[in-house]
Amino acid sequence: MSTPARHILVTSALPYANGPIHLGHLVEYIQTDIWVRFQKLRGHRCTYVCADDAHGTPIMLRAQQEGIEPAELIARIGAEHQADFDGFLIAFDQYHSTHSPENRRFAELIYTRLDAAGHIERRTIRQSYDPEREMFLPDRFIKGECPRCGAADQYGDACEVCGATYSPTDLRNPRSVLSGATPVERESEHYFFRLADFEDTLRTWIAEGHIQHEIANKLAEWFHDGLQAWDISRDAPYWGFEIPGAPGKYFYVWLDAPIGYMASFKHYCDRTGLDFDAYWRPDSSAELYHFIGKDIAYFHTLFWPAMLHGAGFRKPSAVFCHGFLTVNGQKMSKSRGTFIKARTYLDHLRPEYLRYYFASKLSDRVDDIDLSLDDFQLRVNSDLVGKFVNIASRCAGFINRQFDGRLATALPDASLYATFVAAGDSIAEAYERREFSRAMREVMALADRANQYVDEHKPWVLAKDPARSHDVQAVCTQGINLFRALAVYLAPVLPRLAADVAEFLATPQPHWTDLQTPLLGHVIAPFKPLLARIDPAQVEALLADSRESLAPTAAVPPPAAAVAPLAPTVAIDDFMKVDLRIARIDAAQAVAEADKLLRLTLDLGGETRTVFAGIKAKYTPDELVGRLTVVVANLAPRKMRFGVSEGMVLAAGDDAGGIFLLAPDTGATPGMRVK
RNA sequence: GGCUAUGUAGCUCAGUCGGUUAGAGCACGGCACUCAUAAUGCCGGUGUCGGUGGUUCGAGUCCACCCAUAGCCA
Repeated sequence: MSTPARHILVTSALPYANGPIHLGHLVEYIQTDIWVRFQKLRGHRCTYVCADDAHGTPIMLRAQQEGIEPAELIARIGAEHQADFDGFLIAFDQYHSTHSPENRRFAELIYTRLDAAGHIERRTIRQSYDPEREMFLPDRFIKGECPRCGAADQYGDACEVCGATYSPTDLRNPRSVLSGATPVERESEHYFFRLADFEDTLRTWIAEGHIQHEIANKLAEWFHDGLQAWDISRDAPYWGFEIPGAPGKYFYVWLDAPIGYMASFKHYCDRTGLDFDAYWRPDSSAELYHFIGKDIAYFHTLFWPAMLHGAGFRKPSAVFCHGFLTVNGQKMSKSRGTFIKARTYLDHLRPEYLRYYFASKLSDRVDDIDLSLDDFQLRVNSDLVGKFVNIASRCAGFINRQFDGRLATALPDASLYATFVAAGDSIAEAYERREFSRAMREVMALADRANQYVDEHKPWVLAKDPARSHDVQAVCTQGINLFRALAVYLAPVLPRLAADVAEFLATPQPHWTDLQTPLLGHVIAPFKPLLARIDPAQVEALLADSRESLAPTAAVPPPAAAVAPLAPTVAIDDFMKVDLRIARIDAAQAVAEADKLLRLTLDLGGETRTVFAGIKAKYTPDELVGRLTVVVANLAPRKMRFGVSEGMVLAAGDDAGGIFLLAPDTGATPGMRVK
């Protein structure tokens, strides 16, 4: 490549350290990883950093709930995140944490510089306070009735029924989600970042084209409304970094989160000797790109560049926004089994299937993308196995069997090969612009062309004539070289497959520019299947598993819908009278004479029970067999027309209908007591 | 509610500056082939371009309104 190597720093948004990675997150990490791998394949100096976002109230509360220190919680979640990313072949150069010495240093540095320059103001505000838990309450931790439409059970920031936005103090009959207590108003001094000081800087930066036009439109609206100062402090108790010179005041998690990009990169520089300042000083010629979801555009296109500018650092070269993931055309849903965790996916399917599918749908735009599971199977099987891998598979046999694995010394159709090499420019341009779907379309069009070539020259016919043996070798050599080019073009998307191809070709992994020279007179390894087709049963199992892996969601505030009034308070002794046990459903059959009943045979850990359950409307016998659920084990047996019911299985539901059978978290076994 | 987007074949998506008869892949039907993981090749039908109205010689494309979906409103 004649162009000089670029110096590029790339980030993905930091996942929050209180929950697992799911397929929605992976759109971004896969998109970023493909782009980074592409840049590296082209010979540029590209560094990819990320970190866990490890501060804030939700993490503090969750740790309390689990009875552990926040540091312990974020260490555990951080390790899980990294294992998931590894599983999906996301190759960070550095994965760090916002709860790190580097991040504390940069957060303090940026803050003190902004403060010294007069961009921080202090103002006393009134805020809701939970008198029982003795802490200020974030908006999402207060619920009450909407001041406009009166809808019950709305969060403190907006009404999900009528869409009104307001402050928590406007709510009628507010209560703390944490304690149930009625919040009181309290005064507190808060620190604000004066965003409006940077309006001109931001307007100029946006006009320079660093962000997508859809986001620029959105920003225009925000400018129109006027830039308000941003509240960057939170009062103790808070899990985060204390603000220098302000005891009891902490940086709001969203202040130190993007700074985590710098912290992670700093850690990398300290480890490898790369020059941090060369990337971050205002006149840096290095490129800096942030990949984010459209929901956090606000933070990355206003606050973040303003903070950087005000603190004497460079601004991002670009912020790349992507849309959200839907599954089968709808929001991911736990009850439909489409809320799929990264780990659950990896238990059933190869990561590269999903990487390819996402690549085939991603563009440079902010549109949402849909994971249609039927389309996913058809497309991956057809494109990757039927078209791409097939080229190698159909040529390799001849080369291995008839020529001891040796390729011919010349290409019979050098101009076709040249076409494939030339197409690399257009494919590279598509990758560079994040038009991955276009890149995939172009690669697959070439794959069609390669299959046509083999079909036109019919090596299986030539092979019957010993005099034309040389032609068989030539045609298959051509085919394998076409395949090799496609493998390079797909390498950013399918890194493990690309490594397997290199092994098959018995060469080091080629770079983009290595394609100028075809592989000739070279001995390749015997062909082994490179990629299996997706079996529909695997997808079925994935969905079933996702349905089962419903974790208890005690930490999550209750849903917004109005709920029936609670029953009178009971003492713990009352509760303990009910003996709840884990049971496995060994058999299930519909009771023909009853509209609602299923006859279940339950294993309670050595003991077998027959229980009639009124869940026929919602569950078929087949989908129940093998499931774990919860049963009232000491309920008095009840004689029914169809037999004796020896217990009761537990399900959630309300007047509106719907039956949701309870399931324990993974690890529970039949007979365990629920308490 | 306001705003920003999106809506094109059964499915997933292209469609540049308004320009002839609206495209691709998959799925589907027929034929051929049997090297290849039942893969591949050739041929083929497929559309109220979300709706209504407007601008224009000409609208999938521009404008207005409406419907649906997603997000944002610190």
